[in-house]
Amino acid sequence: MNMKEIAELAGVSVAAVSYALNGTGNISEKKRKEILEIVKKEGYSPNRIAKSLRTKKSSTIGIMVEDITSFQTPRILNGINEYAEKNGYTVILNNLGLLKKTGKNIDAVCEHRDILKKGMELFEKAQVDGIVYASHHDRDVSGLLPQFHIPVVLAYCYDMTHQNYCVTYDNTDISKEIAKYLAGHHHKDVGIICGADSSRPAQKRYSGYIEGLEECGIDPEHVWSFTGDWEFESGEAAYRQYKRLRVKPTAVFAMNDLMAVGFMDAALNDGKKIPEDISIVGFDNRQECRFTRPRLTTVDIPLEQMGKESAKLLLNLIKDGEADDRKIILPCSFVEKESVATIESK
Amino acid sequence: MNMKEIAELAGVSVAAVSYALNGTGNISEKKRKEILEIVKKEGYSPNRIAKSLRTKKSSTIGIMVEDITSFQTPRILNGINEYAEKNGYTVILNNLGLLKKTGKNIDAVCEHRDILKKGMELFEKAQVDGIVYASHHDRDVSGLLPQFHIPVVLAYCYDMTHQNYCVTYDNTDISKEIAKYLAGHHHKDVGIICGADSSRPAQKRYSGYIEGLEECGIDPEHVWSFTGDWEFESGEAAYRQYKRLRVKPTAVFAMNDLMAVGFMDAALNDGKKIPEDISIVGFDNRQECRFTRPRLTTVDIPLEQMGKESAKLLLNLIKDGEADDRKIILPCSFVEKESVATIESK
DNA sequence: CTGTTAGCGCCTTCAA
DNA sequence: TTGAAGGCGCTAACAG
Repeated sequence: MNMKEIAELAGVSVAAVSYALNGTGNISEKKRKEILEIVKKEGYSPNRIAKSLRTKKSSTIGIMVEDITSFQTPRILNGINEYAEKNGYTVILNNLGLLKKTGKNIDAVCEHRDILKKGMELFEKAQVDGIVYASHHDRDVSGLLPQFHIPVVLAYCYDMTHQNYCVTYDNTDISKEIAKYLAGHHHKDVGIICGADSSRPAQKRYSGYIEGLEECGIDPEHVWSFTGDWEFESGEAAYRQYKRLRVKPTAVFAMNDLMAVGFMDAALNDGKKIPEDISIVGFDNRQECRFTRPRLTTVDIPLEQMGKESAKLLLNLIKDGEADDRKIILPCSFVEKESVATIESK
Repeated sequence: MNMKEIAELAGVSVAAVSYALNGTGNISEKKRKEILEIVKKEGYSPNRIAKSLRTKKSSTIGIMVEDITSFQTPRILNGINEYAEKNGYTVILNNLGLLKKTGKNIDAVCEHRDILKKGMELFEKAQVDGIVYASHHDRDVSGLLPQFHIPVVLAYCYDMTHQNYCVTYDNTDISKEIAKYLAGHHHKDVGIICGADSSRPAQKRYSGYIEGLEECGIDPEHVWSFTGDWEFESGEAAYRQYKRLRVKPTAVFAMNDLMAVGFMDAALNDGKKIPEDISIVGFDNRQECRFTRPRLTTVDIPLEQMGKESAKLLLNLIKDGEADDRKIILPCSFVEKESVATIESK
């Protein structure tokens, strides 16, 4: 079934059908209704490919994910997909598979760039109208993406040069909230297990945490910092450092769940009780950490939301060529479980 | 840049360029090389949309996933995507989001069918050449999919009516292997926590397990069955049943990780030690269960493989209209961790 | 307000 | 072995 046949059935020209379908051109209300009636009856829908060829718009967006098996990706995808579909866009998926290809070495920029270029070429061939780039590690990706003639939105990462639009989440406020939560449970000596030094989110989580503690009257002298690199093992290592301390914090905020669990695991192996002996808070709300004992109190990143907002931003960009905000920042939410105890009177 | 321009640059007709590019028609080797040279130099690649319009082939496949946030989906997607891309196909993603929409009630067939129909229509409009349907729950989906004029391959589910091609995994052999593993660790009294009764995989895991035990000389009288429904809570419930037994199994095979962890959790809460007091084996190798204490011995389902094989099957189907096997069954692998102890002499 | 028509970029038949 | 030309289904400029 094509437009010509519909036109014949309706006794009008193909142009009329096109007008009716797209709401363009001039056409009498009566005819429009008649045509749409027939369209509906026949279950006709225009050939998207022909339309694309003609209009140079594919109504398709590409989602490039750094690694689909990474914990954030599915939820981000979910958000993007839902919004895009609701708005008549088809979603093409491209998985760079970075975890396997370059391992944890997220700074192998050159290698990344080659892989990425290939993916971009695929999108180019598919003639997508826009691209969402979803990272598996919140970091600066400027210099990674080639300059591109179609709109790109970054999700779960950012671009120091501010050349790209991006959608990310707030590290500072939630870290403050954690500090206040711990203080509210009467912890006076607290620790923090940091992510990689160079990481912006790590820096923000640090400063937010400290700020929150100060607001609660906890002196920076009563804050112990442990170095870490986001990995499980560095959580274990932090526990070994912790153990050597003479004055020990009663609660530790690990900048991500993996380190939190590493710390917990080491503590439990050492015969400590959590949260009685030491309280711990994570960050990420990873599925992987769902069944720890005790259940880990942590932070949920608004991943679906980020997906949705990036799709929204991208669609606006496609339509208008520009958007108000270059950067959208969404709030995280605190997930209270069982790994923090209240300190009784001293 | 289009074919006409390339033709002009090469001093030939557009037809010649098309022949050269596609290896069709008759053209002298010399000309072919010359043309390809120019194509390469100019970085030209044919317009896929125009090509699709003309050939009625979109070189695109649709992947419909029941829920992208389900634990199996990303790995399956990964496998499909990789294979499809390698073979010049673009992948369109459609997420039904069943977990949210219909919850755990996987038998709300009618509702599913409506959601599914919408997704199929999207694929139809996008004119995909074929579809992979990836379930989030291994079950019979016959009656769910509408009859379709384009090839469909089912992944991680099956079709009792054998009308559809499907790619799945082997439950029986691996369950036998588990039985033998437990017997090899000198367990003489063992248990099994079952999945939903109506489930085929549950039945197979059961029979495989029993068969394996028998082969090791363990009498069915020494096998305790606990009912379950795949959920965490039914694992806990199984522990309560277990506790009431006078003669107790020393090892339990839970048909999935969730129930295994539920059982473990209840046992640990009850002051039992795992694996010293009771050994446990799960099934699924879910990320969610990665950090239990002790680490859970379980079964890994070949998800990437299933993705890859379903894509492969689909592409063959697209090319030839049919394939040798209606059903591909892949082996699972045993993942040994820490939740099974060896029984010392009696 | 309505209809005719020229392409979008490509493939493929057919004639040379 | 080569090239001219028609047409896939649609949109939009233009003529009526």
